Amino acid sequence: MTSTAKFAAGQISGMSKRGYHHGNLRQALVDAALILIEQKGPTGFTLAEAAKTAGVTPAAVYRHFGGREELIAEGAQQGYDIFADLMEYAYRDGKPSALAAFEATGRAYLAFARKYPGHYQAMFESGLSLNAYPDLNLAATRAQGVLTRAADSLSQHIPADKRPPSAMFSAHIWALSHGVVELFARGNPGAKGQFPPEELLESGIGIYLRGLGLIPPDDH
Amino acid sequence: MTSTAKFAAGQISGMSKRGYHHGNLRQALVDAALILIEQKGPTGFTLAEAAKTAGVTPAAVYRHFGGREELIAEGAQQGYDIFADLMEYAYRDGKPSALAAFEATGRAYLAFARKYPGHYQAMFESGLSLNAYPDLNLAATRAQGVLTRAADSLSQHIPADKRPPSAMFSAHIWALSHGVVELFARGNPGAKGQFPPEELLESGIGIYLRGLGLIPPDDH
DNA sequence: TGTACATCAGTGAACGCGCGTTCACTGATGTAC
DNA sequence: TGTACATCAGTGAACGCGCGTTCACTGATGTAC
Repeated sequence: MTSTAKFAAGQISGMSKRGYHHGNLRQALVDAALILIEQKGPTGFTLAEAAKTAGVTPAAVYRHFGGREELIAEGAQQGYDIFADLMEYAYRDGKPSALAAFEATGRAYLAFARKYPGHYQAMFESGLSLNAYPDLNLAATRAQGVLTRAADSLSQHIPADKRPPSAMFSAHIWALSHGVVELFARGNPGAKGQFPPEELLESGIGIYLRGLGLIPPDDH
Repeated sequence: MTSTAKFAAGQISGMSKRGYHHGNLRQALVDAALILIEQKGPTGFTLAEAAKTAGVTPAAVYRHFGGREELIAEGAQQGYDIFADLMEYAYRDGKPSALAAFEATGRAYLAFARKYPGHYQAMFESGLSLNAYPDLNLAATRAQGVLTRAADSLSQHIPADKRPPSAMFSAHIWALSHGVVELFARGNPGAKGQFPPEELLESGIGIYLRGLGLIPPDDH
């Protein structure tokens, strides 16, 4: 059994501390950080807390990370990876209709924010500089690429002269999704909670796509 | 000269400390907090820092506020007041066309986020519970009311059977605006900066309104 | 199979630091006479 | 106009606390023989 295989096994089962050595402390620390971020926000937790949550001395953290920010960056990167996979899967899953596929992608966005709030905040609310973390930048770029490609293939159905750049198209959808998450899917001020976020996002995307001529005016 | 009038004068001129008494420490602390929030986020500053920025001992803060959170809440409340005024003004200013007025409101949203980043973050990114601060709740409700009324009067132009609830309408616009601010008007991951936020928001709102039938398909 | 050894992940004690909060105080300001 | 006094905003010293970071160490694990 290689050391890698052992780590992977530990990662999956969430193995607990067994004696003096932890087993897979690195991932346990990331997980702890993500839980704390979920509870108190990206700037609301301390390195010492993360160590304690993982059942370990603060000093142990330095075996794996340079400090608190690096821990958040790792969480964010894992988030982007999950996110990109999810979006890609949702898009492919929605075939054969490009439109249905696109709408599935929107729903997947919201589902991701719901299911992985810690990752989501590490990704979008931590204020990390992408320049400082090349790997994180790469993961973020890949995730954005998925969205842009989805928008791109959908906009083939729009007459070329009325077609917005697909990067703009996907930016609109991304912004709308993010805004719905931030304002209406959390305990935030704007959230007077009149509509469920899913309904809000779906109807918003519907109206937007109609505006692009992708849904006939009378449809729905 | 009443004490109130003196305070108001101090507030306007940003009067500096003059001897043992400050003049208008309460507002100076709020201003300091807003600057710190702008620089380091709502959870990234300490009460002691705010006191220092205002040129005062940490203990002095307790003459005016119960603690750090109360300070943020006051900043958020002032933000909602400015915000509501700005939106209301932008909407009225845009007459006679209801459409133009609505679009002006969208631009005003972005302008507010740009000009008052500290307030903006205190309002939307601080995670304050509105229930804990009734006055804040009131100010937030008023601000939301302005947006909803704008959406309401604009949707009069839509046939009743195709008209979405105006609360949903305004929620869409709010979410889109907020998403653009968060993702593209800051140093955030999503911000690959291909388009200026203003253009992104304006085009997004345009497509959305076309989807509602408020702009003819061929227009623009 | 057993033993000796190298590796290195995590320990725990230590440090200096800035925080939040309290308290008796001080001195600037406004007012009564 | 001047003086005595009340008010109360801000001081500064003090406290206990948890933080980040370092360091020599310890002991669990894997491996060579």
